[in-house]
Amino acid sequence: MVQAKSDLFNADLNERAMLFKALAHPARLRILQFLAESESCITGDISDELPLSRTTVNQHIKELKEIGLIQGQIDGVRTKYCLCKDKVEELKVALQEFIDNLDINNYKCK
Amino acid sequence: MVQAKSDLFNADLNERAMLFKALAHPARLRILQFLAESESCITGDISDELPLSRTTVNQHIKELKEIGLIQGQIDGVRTKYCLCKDKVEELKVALQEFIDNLDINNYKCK
DNA sequence: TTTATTTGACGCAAATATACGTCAAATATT
DNA sequence: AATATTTGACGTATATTTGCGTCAAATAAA
Repeated sequence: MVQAKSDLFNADLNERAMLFKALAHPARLRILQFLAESESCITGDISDELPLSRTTVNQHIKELKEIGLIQGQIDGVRTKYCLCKDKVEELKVALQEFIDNLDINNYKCK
Repeated sequence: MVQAKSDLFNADLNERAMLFKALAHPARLRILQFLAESESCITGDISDELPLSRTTVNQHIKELKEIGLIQGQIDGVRTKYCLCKDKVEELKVALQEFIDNLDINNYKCK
């Protein structure tokens, strides 16, 4: 990258793009789905659920954790993960805003 | 990639991830925004709007076109772009579904 | 204490994404 | 006809993502 990436676009746009990027892989979507459904949310259980190595799954978990969508709680040698309520709410608002912005009748080409 | 990517996850998950990926760059979000607001939607006008070279913008436009969110209409030497109504509606439904799936009270960690 | 589990950090290779210059084709303008 | 504009295809360089094996640390089990 030649230029400072973060300066090229406004902050809102950058942040929204990052949110979408966090959701842009089926493994990460599956992890979120699993956490939304599951009773237990141990790292190992999540790995077992996905057709990827534990290491790779761990990396996806890390990404979701870094963006704040999930959180981990150490429980002995294990780590329990779950959806982070606040961030999920934030995500919902962002998605709704995005949808609303596209809600126009400006389809000039058709 | 060692394995066949498309077989690892179910089709819905893959397709949704692809949609999110299309939205995972500020330039592409800006293009959608611009098309939603703009009267004119000529390729050149879009490039002028973004802090990237025309070539790069063109590439982002191509991605959005390939996933079906926008469509182009040749008008002499120019090309007019606009949001593709049907796909935008589809996107809205997908986002809403995604939101609904996360709408749980299963926050075990907190 | 010794051995087994579970986890995350680290490093590496391959695949993709991003950014951009150049070029040729098509159309407009002169 | 000659020149200018607009566009997309192509090639290329760099950055990032993805996937995974190995390893050490922490805890649990024997």
